[in-house]
Amino acid sequence: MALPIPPVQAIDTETTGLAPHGSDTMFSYSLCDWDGKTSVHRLDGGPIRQTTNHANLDKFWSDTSIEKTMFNAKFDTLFCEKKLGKRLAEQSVIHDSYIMSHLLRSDRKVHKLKELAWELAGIPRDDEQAIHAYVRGVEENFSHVPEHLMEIYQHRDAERTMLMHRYMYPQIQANPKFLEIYKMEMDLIKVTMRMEKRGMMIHRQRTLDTMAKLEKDLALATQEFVTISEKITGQRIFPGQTAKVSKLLFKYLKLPDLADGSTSKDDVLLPLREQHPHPIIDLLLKCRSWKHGVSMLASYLDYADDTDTIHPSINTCGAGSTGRESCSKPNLQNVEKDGNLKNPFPSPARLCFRPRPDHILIPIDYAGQEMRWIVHISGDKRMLAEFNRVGSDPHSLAAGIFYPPFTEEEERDFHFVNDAIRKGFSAFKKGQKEFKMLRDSAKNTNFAKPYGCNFVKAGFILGIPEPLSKKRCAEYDAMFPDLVGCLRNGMQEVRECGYTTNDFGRRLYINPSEAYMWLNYRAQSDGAEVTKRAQVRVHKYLREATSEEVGILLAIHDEILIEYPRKRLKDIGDIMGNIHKLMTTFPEASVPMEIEAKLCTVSWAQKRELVWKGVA
DNA sequence: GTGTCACGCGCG
DNA sequence: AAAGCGCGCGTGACAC
Repeated sequence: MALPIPPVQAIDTETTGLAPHGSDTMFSYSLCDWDGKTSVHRLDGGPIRQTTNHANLDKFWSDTSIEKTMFNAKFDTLFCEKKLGKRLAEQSVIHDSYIMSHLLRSDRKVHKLKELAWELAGIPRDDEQAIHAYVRGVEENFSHVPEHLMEIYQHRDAERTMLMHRYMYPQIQANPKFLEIYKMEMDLIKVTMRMEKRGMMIHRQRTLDTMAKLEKDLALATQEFVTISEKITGQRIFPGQTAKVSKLLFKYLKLPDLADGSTSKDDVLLPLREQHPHPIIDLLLKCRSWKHGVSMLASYLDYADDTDTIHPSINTCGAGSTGRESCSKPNLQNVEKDGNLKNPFPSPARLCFRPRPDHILIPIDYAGQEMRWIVHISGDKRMLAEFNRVGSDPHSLAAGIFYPPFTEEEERDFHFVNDAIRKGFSAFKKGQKEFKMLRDSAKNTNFAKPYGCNFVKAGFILGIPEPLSKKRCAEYDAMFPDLVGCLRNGMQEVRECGYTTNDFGRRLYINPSEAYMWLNYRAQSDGAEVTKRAQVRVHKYLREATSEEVGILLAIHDEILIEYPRKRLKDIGDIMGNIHKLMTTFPEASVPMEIEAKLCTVSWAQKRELVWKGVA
């Protein structure tokens, strides 16, 4: 008896390049049905064939009884949409074995179709060699490769795509949690396609002006650096020559070598700058930062289209190990902020990004995501209670424990400790600089403790002597036993089964020799899960409520950036109220989620608080 | 010239 | 500055 054939077909597209939002187009596609029957269709080379195959492609996508499976579905779907000139994703059931591969084995190093098909089904990997040889020879894209060469490879790629679907999808279906996450991921892909298309606008003139200023300052600083280095060593050393710079600092100038010859900013240059100020250190910091700034700004301009809009490539499973997203070409998740205390000579790149004309930007970020998830994961009763208290402040709570007023005995033994610490945290009110200082140290320790730091390091963070730190840590440990103890249990789990499962059912493989990474992976992945769901929910809502006049531009791990037309500003209270609800409703979490919204009218860098009706 | 590596650094 | 981790990308150094 024949089994019913699932209505799934695989499609693989061939394109002139990798930029679906740019000038690249699709010139051919191949299909494979459930049984492995493949076909190749050219969309170039003569009007008759072109018209026929265009119509066939349209028919393929219009038939909603067929589910479409792809490998990296966002890529193929975007090119099909571009070719057919209409939206396809929203009204189709699409599958993606690239996503499945990530969900099933997050520890896999490569998730490439050819590699997977070789590893899982023994399909040889040699079919692309002839094409690559050809492309290299004439320096052209695949559309110029002779058709007979392309065909062999296209048949096989369509077949691989179907094989991967047939191999992996049952494994996804077998686990209800996997299936739920997979469906969310497929929704997210559709959302991400629209985000990429919308793109982020750069202010061209402002960028050019900023680059000109940075280049000028950079030239001066470089000149000075080379001159001084020559004076000291007799040799012209440039700031980029790390090995020579290391020699200059530690051999010639005999500055203390803090990290085995490394000249990295945070670990070496900034501490040196405080303790042994030397003009060469600041010059080096300036040269590095500004050179980096200039080249990043230049690359942003390169990526911008003729409307000054950047369409990045967002990989929804970019961080294979944690479920986080990544962004490339360019990476808009690491655009430099100004006012970063860690860089004394910044390049203010976010100033160069602007809202589209007649729009504002609304960055919405989750407050204290990582800490919330750490506390949830640990299940620590007392800390959970603090998070669930109205007006809670876990870092102040910790500050009260780490910094009680000194006893007489402590005053005698540790009289050299600074005044603020001796008086204790309770002696200060919000707004005072001592309050902030002590709370910040307690906050850092609150993070460090669950990650397993000992009392020696804690004492260093807290700025108190070791014997005192030992005592205070013991009090902290007694008060929050599960918070400091959860890492052990998690590590045990990883050593036993090689993976952990986050609070949404996603499986995270962790190398048992690196089991200590458990808590970090868990916190990152739970946070990622929330932000991903937030995007799907908010996009769906904005589509229905505003016909996509309001839309998401970007997600940055615990933050989403929204584009909002000025003409709808009168509705902002309602819309933000609904977004707030969608972004914070997560029964999976035993701690409340909170968001903070800001508002940018001029640039991404210049933010004001955004308060909407009904929220204090 | 092309590819790979380690480093450094931006964001979270 | 300080406890841990995840990404992308520009650079210089080095092998081929």
